[in-house]
Amino acid sequence: MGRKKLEIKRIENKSSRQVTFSKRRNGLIEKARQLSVLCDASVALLVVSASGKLYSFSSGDNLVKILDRYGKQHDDDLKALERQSNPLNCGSHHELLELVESKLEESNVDNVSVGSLVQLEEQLENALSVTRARKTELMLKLVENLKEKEKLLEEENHVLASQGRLHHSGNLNQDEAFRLVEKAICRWRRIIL
Amino acid sequence: MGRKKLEIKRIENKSSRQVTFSKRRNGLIEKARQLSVLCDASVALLVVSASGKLYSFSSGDNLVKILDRYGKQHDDDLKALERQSNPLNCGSHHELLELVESKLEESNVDNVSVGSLVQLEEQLENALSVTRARKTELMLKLVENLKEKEKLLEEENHVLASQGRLHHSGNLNQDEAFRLVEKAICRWRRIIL
DNA sequence: ATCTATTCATAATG
DNA sequence: TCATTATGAATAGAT
Repeated sequence: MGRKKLEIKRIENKSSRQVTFSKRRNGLIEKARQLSVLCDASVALLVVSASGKLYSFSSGDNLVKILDRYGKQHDDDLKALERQSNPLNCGSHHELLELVESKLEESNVDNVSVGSLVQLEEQLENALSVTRARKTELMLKLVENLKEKEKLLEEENHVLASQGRLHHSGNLNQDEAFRLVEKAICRWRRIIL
Repeated sequence: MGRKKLEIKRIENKSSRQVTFSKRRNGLIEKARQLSVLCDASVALLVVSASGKLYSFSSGDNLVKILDRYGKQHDDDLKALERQSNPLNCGSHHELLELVESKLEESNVDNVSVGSLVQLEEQLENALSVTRARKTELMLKLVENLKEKEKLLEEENHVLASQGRLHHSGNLNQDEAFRLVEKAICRWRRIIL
């Protein structure tokens, strides 16, 4: 739909590539909007330019809003955040990501075998499943830990409550009460320290 | 671009809406592909029909990387949100599993197209991500709940401890102590009931 | 699914 | 970036 038929392959001229990007991006977003309105569908569209700028459309406003917010920020900030939240295992992660990048570059140059990409896919899936398992493991540990804390707190409450009662009734002497409290404290230490 | 100009508003006729959806969806996906190729951009497109079926395009791993950076969590959650926003085949777990079984049988008989298996793969991955997101969501809720319980138990402990202390020192009268205990019990009820 | 009359999107150009 | 316009593409409606 222009003065000439355009082959669908990377536009080599940089400025016309940019112009085409801008036009087609707008067109695509408009089409996405129309589809969502006409057909009552949920549509989410993310476009990241070669220079890294993020453009998006989402019919529900739920979908891309979050990504948009993050996308407006600079890469460095994001990387810093990542490092903060993820100070562990960075070495192997970076290694893996670098491998991925190089493989993908190779595949753009189209001189890489399907086999090596299959291998890469397997490695990535492996990394993903390890990450996922680790996440689940940590969450389960957290839950267990919290449940144990809860149990101990309840025990401590019982001790304190009976202490209170026994001060009134005098059925328990002070030494026994102290022993109960000490026991509770010992258990707490196992959790806290 | 048809026999008549079409207003951009929900098409009321159900069957023509469906036809239009199919045509425009394909067009949109093709346009997305073209943009990614022509301009060397990362493009991700998610379309969910009113009936809940998911169609998608993604130009490649660059985008996945970016989604990773901005939070794999969001990615999964967003898909879940999409599904929630559509009254979809949620109760169709059995349906999906039956489909899987039949497809796998077919593939043994070797009369099934690659395309239909690709579609099946997509449906399975979608189901997986929904399940995973749901799992994470539930675990996070559980953790929150446990943390709140913990806080309340600690509060109660404080109350009980001060009760105990004050029985000794006599700085607090019995009415005041009862009020503190009642307050704690009220808070507990809000959580437990 | 297929066919066309139309409208739309956009490549080239200024 | 913005406007124009010739032309190729997409698609609404019909079959």
